[in-house]
Amino acid sequence: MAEEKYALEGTAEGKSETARGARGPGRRLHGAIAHKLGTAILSGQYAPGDVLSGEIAFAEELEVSRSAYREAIQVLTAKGLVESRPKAGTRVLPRQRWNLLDPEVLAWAFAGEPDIQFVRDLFELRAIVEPAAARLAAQRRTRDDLRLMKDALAAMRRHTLATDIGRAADRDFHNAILNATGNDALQTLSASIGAAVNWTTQFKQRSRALPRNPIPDHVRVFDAIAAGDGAAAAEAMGILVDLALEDTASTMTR
Amino acid sequence: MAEEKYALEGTAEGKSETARGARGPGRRLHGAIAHKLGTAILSGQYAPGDVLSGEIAFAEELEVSRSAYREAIQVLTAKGLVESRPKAGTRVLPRQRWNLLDPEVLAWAFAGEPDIQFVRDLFELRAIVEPAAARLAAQRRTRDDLRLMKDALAAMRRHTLATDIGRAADRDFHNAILNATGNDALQTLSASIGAAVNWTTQFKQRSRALPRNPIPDHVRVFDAIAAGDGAAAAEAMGILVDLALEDTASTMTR
DNA sequence: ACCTCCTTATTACTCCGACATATTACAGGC
DNA sequence: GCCTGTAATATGTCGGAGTAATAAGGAGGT
Repeated sequence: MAEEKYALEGTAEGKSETARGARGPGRRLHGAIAHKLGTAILSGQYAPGDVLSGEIAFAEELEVSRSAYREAIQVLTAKGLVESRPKAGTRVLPRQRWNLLDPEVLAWAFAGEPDIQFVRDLFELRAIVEPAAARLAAQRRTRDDLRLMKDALAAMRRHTLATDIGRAADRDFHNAILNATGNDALQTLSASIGAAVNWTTQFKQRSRALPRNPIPDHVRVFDAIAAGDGAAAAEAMGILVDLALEDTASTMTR
Repeated sequence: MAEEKYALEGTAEGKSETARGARGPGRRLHGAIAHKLGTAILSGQYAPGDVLSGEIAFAEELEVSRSAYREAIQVLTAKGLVESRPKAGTRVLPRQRWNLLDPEVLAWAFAGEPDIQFVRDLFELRAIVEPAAARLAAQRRTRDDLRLMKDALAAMRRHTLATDIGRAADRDFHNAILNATGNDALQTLSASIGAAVNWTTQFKQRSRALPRNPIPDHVRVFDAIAAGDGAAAAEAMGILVDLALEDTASTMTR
């Protein structure tokens, strides 16, 4: 969970301290390169329009083969971060073409110092989507959905949000609601956002104490969904996410 | 715009009628393969859990090199469609792991017969996001934003939605609103959905006449945003998307 | 006789570097 | 100014060496 950064700079182990020297077993080389380049782009190290040094040059620079580099570029291309054309080189695309909601891109964005404005945008989007999801969940939830929510709530009572388990329980609760909507597109979207939001929660944990007891607010959402009251569910969820938004905003701007 | 399918089956031109025979100039080979596999997966031709035939086997089957095949797989992996592990082969992941909101995945989903339920999910998500976007736009729009919307509206008056130009104008109008929100995440999301929605509009065009004159509804949205009235803008946009949803639902279920 | 654990062997992905090709940017000539 | 030629660069191809994970088999214990 510590997600120690892919060591691509080589920590002098093995026979030749190449770029792939410090690579673990399950790690794929091109994945590591994609991660390195992705974070570099997301952090603004490469600006849109910038051209990455030539294929061979780059591969030599990183001390990996062209194949590995090429496959990494394919990944970035698939996510809309770069575009490479013969003779012109591989250029960073304008920010609007990036798939900002791709889980991996999101992870890259939060690998370094996350951009405050972007975090705010994300929370704003969440504040739009989740209440609507709660409304739909209230209308469509099955008995199984309710049971899952109840379990997650119980787990939340046992652990605070300061612990990994507690955060996982919170995620489970929200995921259960998403599931109850029966909308695949909604689930995909919120899964991405939820993960990102959890990253920031983790950040927050380091700097200050928890704002308030989150249980009662969650219970209100649950009760409304259980009762099938869409409007009440949306409103209760709105309070929940608004609190998170305010709290995060105040934490990050200081 | 006709988006003629990548001819990967070879139409007997050139010296050897291989898989890449009928490939145009700008087309990348691995892109064509990714498209072929992507549409096959999205259309349900491969079910989650299915394993794609081995690397060498598949490459021979398609008559392309293993490198090209591998790069295509990287693209699919980046979009969460498949996962490949040594010895186990390349498996199709469960649907929940797919990046359904990726523009390319969306395009693949609509390449064949789009799944009705998925289309409905998409419209539902749009009905959630766009009114909220209209509300934000009303609060934050600049003079430039308004001008862009006005231009798009004028273009809509000159062309119906039955034409490509008319649909482009409609897209421009919605994009101008998205831009006015100043929320990058929101823009990325709606750009994807908007494109997909336009695909279905095109489908619809073939089967039946237009439902009603869309101009007045759009003008109402514009006026509310120009007046800075968030609540009115959200409500007007809600009417707009609800109409589209109902219309599409009735068209597709028949 | 059955179950568990460990060892082994196959299998498929992973990575590599060299070669061949195609496309494009750039410059020079018409 | 438009056009064409050339050079630079990314793309596509190939075969092989390396590696990791699964699955099968055998040894030991119950």
